[in-house]
Amino acid sequence: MVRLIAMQFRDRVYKIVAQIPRGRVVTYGQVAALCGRPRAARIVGGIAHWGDHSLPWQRVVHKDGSLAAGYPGGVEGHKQVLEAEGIRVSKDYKVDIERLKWNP
DNA sequence: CGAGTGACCGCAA
DNA sequence: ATTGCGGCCACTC
Repeated sequence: MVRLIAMQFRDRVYKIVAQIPRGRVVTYGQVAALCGRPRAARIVGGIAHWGDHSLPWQRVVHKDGSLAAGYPGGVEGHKQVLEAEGIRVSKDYKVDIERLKWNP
């Protein structure tokens, strides 16, 4: 069997983010917690920046529902992508995280 | 191999 | 409600 402990933290993050259903969002802390490191939320952001951009990072937002400032195009570009996913974004660049939060 | 760093989070004034 | 600061952990150079 495959030992997940052999996977780098980054690999787990990829797997989690890649499985986020369309129309749902998760927080960086959520992804970090799913990877076994509840306090590694910063790393998740780092992976998003240095890692594979092909993954749906647009579905990953802050815990308060605010969008990622470092997303390509800024919060504006992020907002556009989320709306394309069917997620309603407020004019203040925030999503109803409490309602759209994905729980595996 | 060492130090710096970040698409964060929580708490205090 | 907003603003500022520290802590945390893996990744990059």
